[in-house]
Amino acid sequence: MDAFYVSVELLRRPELRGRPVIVGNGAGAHSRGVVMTASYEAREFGVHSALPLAIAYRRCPQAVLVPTDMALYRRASVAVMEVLAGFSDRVEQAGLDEAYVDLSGSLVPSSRARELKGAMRERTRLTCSVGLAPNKLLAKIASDLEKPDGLSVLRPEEMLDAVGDRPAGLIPGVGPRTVERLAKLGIKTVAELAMADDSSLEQALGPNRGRELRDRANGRDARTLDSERRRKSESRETTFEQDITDAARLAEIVDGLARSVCESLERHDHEGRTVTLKIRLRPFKTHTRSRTLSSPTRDPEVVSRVARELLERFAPDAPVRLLGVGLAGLSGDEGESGPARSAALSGGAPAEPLTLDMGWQRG
DNA sequence: TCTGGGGTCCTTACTCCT
DNA sequence: TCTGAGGAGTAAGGACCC
Repeated sequence: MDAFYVSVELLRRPELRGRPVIVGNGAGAHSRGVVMTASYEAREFGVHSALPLAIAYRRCPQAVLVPTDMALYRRASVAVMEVLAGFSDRVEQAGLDEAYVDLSGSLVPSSRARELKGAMRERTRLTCSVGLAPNKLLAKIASDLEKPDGLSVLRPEEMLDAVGDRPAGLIPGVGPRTVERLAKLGIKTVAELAMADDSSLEQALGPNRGRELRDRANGRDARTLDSERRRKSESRETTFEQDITDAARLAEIVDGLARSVCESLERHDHEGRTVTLKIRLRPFKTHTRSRTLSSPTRDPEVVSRVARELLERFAPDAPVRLLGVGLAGLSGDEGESGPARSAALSGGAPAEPLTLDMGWQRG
């Protein structure tokens, strides 16, 4: 979906259309929040997702900041996924606003893709960008080639012509760290990665990763579409406006996070076996501590007790910036699948019923 | 320039067991 | 009884994605 959170907000605040709009949580130039999504108008000022709000303010002081409303975006996401489900039995959701759709059953997939874009616009009043290709990797790259509201077809043999001279970081899975390591080998572009030799890649990235990324740079991707994905963990975390040192206060916060996770597990009929405590210390060093229980649970008292013990054992030696509590090794709810579980996948409350005229507009 | 929240997957190290 | 190999499970951190 194109600038998803912003586009959803614009449906209920059309007066903001055409203006630089930022969705994010925070207030003032000293906020600790980041940009969740920026409108295309705001992107022209160098404002993009994950940019600290303090910097976004400086780059684009005239931008309108809209507070995040995840419940609304989850409902919109359900509507989006329902549209996709009408086009294929095999849909793999990849986040709130992204999915892979298997159109291999269509006689003319490009026509089908155009129909899909039309249906999306008609039923959700939102636009999407579609990449059409024989594998997930190429489809993803293609979908980013023309944005917003684009439709791109990418064949494996066209890959290097299309993006060979672009930075290697364009390949999904090549993040900032990998870009750095590749640069030390003199590899900066997709084409250079595609032609890199085994030994240097192996040295820089390890035996498996190097070869995998070179395959990707050549458009090769053997991953299959998985329409039965199940959630494997669930967590809650919070960054404090000001760092906290008071142990009693931290323990209270752990209780609240544990309760929130367990309430959600209860709603989705899940239980987890491994309790994880996440701690971020000043200035920005993150640690995790975990314990696996003998049997799964969603009892907030049990989760809270274990998380508190992990916190005591860790004994932070610097002010705490963030605390998180999670459960992994989820079990239960085995029959759940399809669009109805999209809210669960995206970590939210159960979806409210929707109407085709987008009743989710006004919460 | 200052870095959210919610996830997944991978690697490495260690322990336990066969 | 001791030793080593190898697999499974656990723990912690890192990288990446939306």
